[in-house]
Amino acid sequence: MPTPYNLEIRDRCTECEIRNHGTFCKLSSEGSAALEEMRYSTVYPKGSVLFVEGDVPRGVYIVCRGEAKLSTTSSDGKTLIVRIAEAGEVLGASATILGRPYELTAETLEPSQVSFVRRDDFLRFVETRPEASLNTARVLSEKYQSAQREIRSLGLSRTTAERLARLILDWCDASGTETPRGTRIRVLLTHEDIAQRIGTTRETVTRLLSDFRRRGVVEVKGSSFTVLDRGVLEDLVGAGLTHAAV
Amino acid sequence: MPTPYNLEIRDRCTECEIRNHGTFCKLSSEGSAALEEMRYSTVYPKGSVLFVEGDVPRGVYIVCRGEAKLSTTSSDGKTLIVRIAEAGEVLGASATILGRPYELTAETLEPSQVSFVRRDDFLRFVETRPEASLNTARVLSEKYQSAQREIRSLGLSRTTAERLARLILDWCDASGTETPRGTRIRVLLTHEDIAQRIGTTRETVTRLLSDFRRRGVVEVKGSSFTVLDRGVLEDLVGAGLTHAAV
DNA sequence: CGCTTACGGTGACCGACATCACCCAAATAT
DNA sequence: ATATTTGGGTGATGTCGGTCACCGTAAGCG
Repeated sequence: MPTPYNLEIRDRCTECEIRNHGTFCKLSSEGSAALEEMRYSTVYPKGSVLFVEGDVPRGVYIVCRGEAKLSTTSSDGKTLIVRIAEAGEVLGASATILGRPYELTAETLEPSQVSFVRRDDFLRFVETRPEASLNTARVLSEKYQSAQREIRSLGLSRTTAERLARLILDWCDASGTETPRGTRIRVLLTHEDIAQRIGTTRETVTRLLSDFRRRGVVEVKGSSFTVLDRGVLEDLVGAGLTHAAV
Repeated sequence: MPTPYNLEIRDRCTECEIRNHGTFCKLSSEGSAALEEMRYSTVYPKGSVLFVEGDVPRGVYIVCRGEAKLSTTSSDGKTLIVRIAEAGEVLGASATILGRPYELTAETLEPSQVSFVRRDDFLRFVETRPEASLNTARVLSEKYQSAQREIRSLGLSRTTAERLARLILDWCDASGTETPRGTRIRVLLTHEDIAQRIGTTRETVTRLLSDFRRRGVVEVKGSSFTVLDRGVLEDLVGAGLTHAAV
């Protein structure tokens, strides 16, 4: 059967493979069934906006498949991309729990399947099922720690080269595939996006990447980067701040 | 009876006034009793280090009274003060839940009473008491949102003047007292500390504060600031980024 | 009491980056 | 086909703020 956007749909929570590694969806079979009962699953095209920062929280969005860009914008139009959410992540949980506005904007980066759970359903789910509140606490712990790492990177790195190096290394660790020549990563973001991701300008990203290329550190072919000399990037990062804690 | 460090001790969780506004401690009477049972309450002098980033998580620390500085340090010695934790806050929760190293260092800023709960006790507490896991989820939501705001401030503000202005405004909102001439705040931090709080150098903080003084925006008398012209600070902040969401 | 240490104040210097301006190639629309 | 848009590449220029260097004052301590 043809599916929209060529995306294979995960239509049963109870049989979804995310259940085994997504922290939130790791529920008992009754829990999964209850979740399946109340969620609204939709396939969105690339570039769909799930929610906008400042919106009153309608509920949570669970990324079943695909990726979403989480960003925040200043009044003068500058945008900061805070994180790329992967399949299995729950978005808008803190806002939904506290009843405060979403603090970020979420937009799909590719065709994505997303489950929506209405706020009152979610709250009831979490309040009546201990496993759900525990999972929520775990999910939020992870989000908090990743935010903390972001703060470290933004606040302690001395140069933008360092932040770019860190970003590339993070991508390698998260989704790199090893090749004989080095680690290859697919980069869905434009230079503009990367700039917003590390809080700088497009021109600077272009120049830094050119520099990395010239020095034989990375090879760029379309949207595919190959990290040829990881050491240089690690030096850039390590000089300013330890990657793992001491 | 004389208490150490002139600090009145909150010795019963069940009768502690924090229970009414501290998000985590807001428990049923059985919950409070159980918490009181397993916590170790200690009064620390100023400058005590509760935990260090990178430590394996021993458990959580609840600030009953006082304040603690949360910071992170890069390998080259630069320090970023991430947040000042107030009474009622739970520290080290995400690390304890995930079993990952503490990502921050916590140090008391003044004589403080702190309750410690061992990791396995805390996990059991949270796993067996739905109200505890719910409160934990709420606490973590708050921490996450505040981290998010920090990221915004670090990543989107264009100048350090803007960050300093935002910091001062935050202090006014959190703990300012109104006077005929403006809002007065007590600043326990040195210029050096302030610099670390907004990711800049001591010299720059000194210069910026001089500038604010010259322009009649703030008045500095020892550790007491008086904000005479809030508008200027708001303009500095607002130019770069809206304080509240749209 | 001088001596040291911590904190604050300032000047000189300069390098990393934001900004502006323009060009080119490829993709997409008309 | 031509026009437009989108993403990438690069030079010139200005400036914010980090760095270094030094000084003054106040507090703590032998």
